[in-house]
Amino acid sequence: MKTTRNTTAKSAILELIKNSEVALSHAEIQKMNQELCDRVTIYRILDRLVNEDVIHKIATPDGTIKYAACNHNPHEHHQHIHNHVHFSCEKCHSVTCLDAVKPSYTIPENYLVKEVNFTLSGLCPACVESISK
Amino acid sequence: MKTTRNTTAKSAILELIKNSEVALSHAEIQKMNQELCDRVTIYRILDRLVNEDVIHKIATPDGTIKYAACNHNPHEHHQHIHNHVHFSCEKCHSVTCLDAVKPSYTIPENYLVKEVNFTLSGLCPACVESISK
DNA sequence: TTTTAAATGCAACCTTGTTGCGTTTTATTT
DNA sequence: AAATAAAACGCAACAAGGTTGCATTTAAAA
Repeated sequence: MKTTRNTTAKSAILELIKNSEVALSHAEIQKMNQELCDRVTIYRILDRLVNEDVIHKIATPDGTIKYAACNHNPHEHHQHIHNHVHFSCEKCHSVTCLDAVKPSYTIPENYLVKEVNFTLSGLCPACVESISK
Repeated sequence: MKTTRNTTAKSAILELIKNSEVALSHAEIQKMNQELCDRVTIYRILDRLVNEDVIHKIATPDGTIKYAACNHNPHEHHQHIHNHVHFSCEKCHSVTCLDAVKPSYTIPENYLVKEVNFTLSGLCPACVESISK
């Protein structure tokens, strides 16, 4: 089995993502990181963190890829379907994990469902505030 | 108000999308279209069709943008929330609208929800078939 | 038929993501 | 502590996806 190593850049990027309220894109991480490592290295680190299941990948409604720390419930450790609910703000483009919202749905026949991606979009609380003034 | 015109290229592209079982990406439309019009024109036509609310845009879990014809229910003509449920196959990369699946969820507080994007992914019926053999 | 603004083609450009390769670094083994 | 092997890195080059400006063409209203 391929081993994976902890490097300065990897730890720094993971901290950034963990400490962020919202999901971050490659471009955002790059800006927050300027001198730490190369653009290409960020791509490779993000891929590794996703494979290690430490962070997860989210596609926003406009196709931008963002990353957020996984919030695994220790009691459902071996659950097979990732059930991510996100909110994507169309004004400030922030993406937040909504752990409180639990969708229910009927599984379509003949399909094999492996992942569920549920994204609500509109205005986040901060943007609702700023508009109503 | 800005008027919009019906051109040969626009009609052809709309027909392609309407006649397709699955949602189509810009690249796919371009291939099916070869000589009809320029790459850039396809982008502009897709934007117009989306603005006119004739087709809708879907981001697959890997961030690819696809387009499908809108299937408006005439009885809920003025509904404000678009409720799109899609299935994205991780093997053949097809994206299908699942009109039969109706998710339910609780609206998160303080957020203004304008759109709902619910994408299931895994294997589509055809790919489930081909694998089990 | 004339007119005018929308739509198009083309060239140039930017952003985002990928690949190959030689060098550096981590962490295991001696 | 030194040697070692593979993982991680930087850099350059490339490819795909998407945008912009501008001169030309075309749809449709006057």
